[in-house]
Amino acid sequence: MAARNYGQYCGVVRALELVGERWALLIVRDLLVGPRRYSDLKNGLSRIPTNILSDRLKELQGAGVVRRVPLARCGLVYELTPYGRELEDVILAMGRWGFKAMGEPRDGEEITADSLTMALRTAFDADASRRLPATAFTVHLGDITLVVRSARGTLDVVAPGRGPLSTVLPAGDAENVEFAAGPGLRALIAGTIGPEQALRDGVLQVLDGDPLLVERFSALFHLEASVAA
Amino acid sequence: MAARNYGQYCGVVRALELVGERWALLIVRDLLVGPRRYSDLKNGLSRIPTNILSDRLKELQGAGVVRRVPLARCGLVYELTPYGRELEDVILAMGRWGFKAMGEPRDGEEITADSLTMALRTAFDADASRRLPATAFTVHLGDITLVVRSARGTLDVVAPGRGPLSTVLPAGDAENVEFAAGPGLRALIAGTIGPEQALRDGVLQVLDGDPLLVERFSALFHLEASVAA
DNA sequence: CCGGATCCGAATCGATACTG
DNA sequence: CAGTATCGATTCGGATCCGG
Repeated sequence: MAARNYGQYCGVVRALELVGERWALLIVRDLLVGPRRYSDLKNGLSRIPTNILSDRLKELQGAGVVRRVPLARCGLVYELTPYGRELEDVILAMGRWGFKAMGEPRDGEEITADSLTMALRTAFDADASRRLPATAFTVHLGDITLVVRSARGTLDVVAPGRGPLSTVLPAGDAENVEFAAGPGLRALIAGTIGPEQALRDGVLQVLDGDPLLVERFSALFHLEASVAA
Repeated sequence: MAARNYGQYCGVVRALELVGERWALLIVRDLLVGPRRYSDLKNGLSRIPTNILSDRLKELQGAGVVRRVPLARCGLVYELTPYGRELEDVILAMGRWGFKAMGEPRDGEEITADSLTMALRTAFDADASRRLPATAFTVHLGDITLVVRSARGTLDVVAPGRGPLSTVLPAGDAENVEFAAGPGLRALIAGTIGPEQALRDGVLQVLDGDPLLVERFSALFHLEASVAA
């Protein structure tokens, strides 16, 4: 438990001392989606060694970023403190910046439910959501499924099996569509390909609902992709 | 030159792979102020070992974040690429977040010209600047001096001895004030103390110009300080 | 002085095994 | 499920050295 110092009296330095060590911000990324148990975190970050996960959770608690909460019935979860939740701006900024350098998935790289959830939050266009009718998208990507709902400027993403089941049921007043995608979904969000081409190339397959709603998806979620290096 | 992988196809992960290693974001912080030579960086980050600085600069070049530019006369500087400059959002978000946890300076912690410059950029209120008359503040803090100019919503901070000398001369149409401060300047920016109390307590001493302009300083620069842990 | 490269001990990380 | 314990592999830090 080092808390390695940089020796400067500066906000950026203090931030790096608190959450700058390896894996720390990825734990925060996952906890921004919701409280998680130790094993959820371990699964969501498949390459993290268990001793490191354990160390980081302790350090983050010491930093006032994470809280350990015993569950009513059994077990316990980790959740962000209010101060920890304020890291959302940092995570979103990093996600937006890193998105531009993502390229194609490299060997062995996986996509997790929590990372995709945060990516969608980053890409969400609240103004577009206000202009468009409420819509629920059921997205399948590999073996993960997310229910993504946009309504009047708000976004809400749930992984079935998590959170109150009621929130998973499609709202009666929203239009629904269900589709399967692959990592090529990034190209759609980046605008490298349009919705009709995504359907044509099989980047995205509609399983249920109106295929035209894919266009709405691409209007709601977009991020710049160009790297002007 | 590791480029350690986290094994996920995610924007946050890619960002951490590119700029997540120790010292990397602090090099970026300093380069956001302007191009710097190797020895400037070494001085601005007094605790960085030279081999690490050297490694990071190579990695950041490989990542397309930093460029090595030979100087016309002699020597060379490192500067951010356009993509590297886009890290400003990340640095500002981290600075804002870390500011709240700064507390009092700890033993041996120093303040550098570049870190203070970025802190002022983070705290700058462009709206307030538009409402107020143009003003130039000459700030002394320890052995560093900055000339800080606010005019019509824009901020510009220069360390005398750096950059074109013309930009250091006070603009004729701006009101001028010169003051000396200590680390307690943070309390003024945080709003923990007001301008008149800062003067009374000696947190800040006016050397030249109208002491009332200190009030304008505190209107132009403020950051939240509370940590709701 | 500038711009590093090299060497070495100390600290951290990663992989695996194991435990209450 | 929620972690410890151990140990080899990496990385970091500090000091020194070197060519222009």
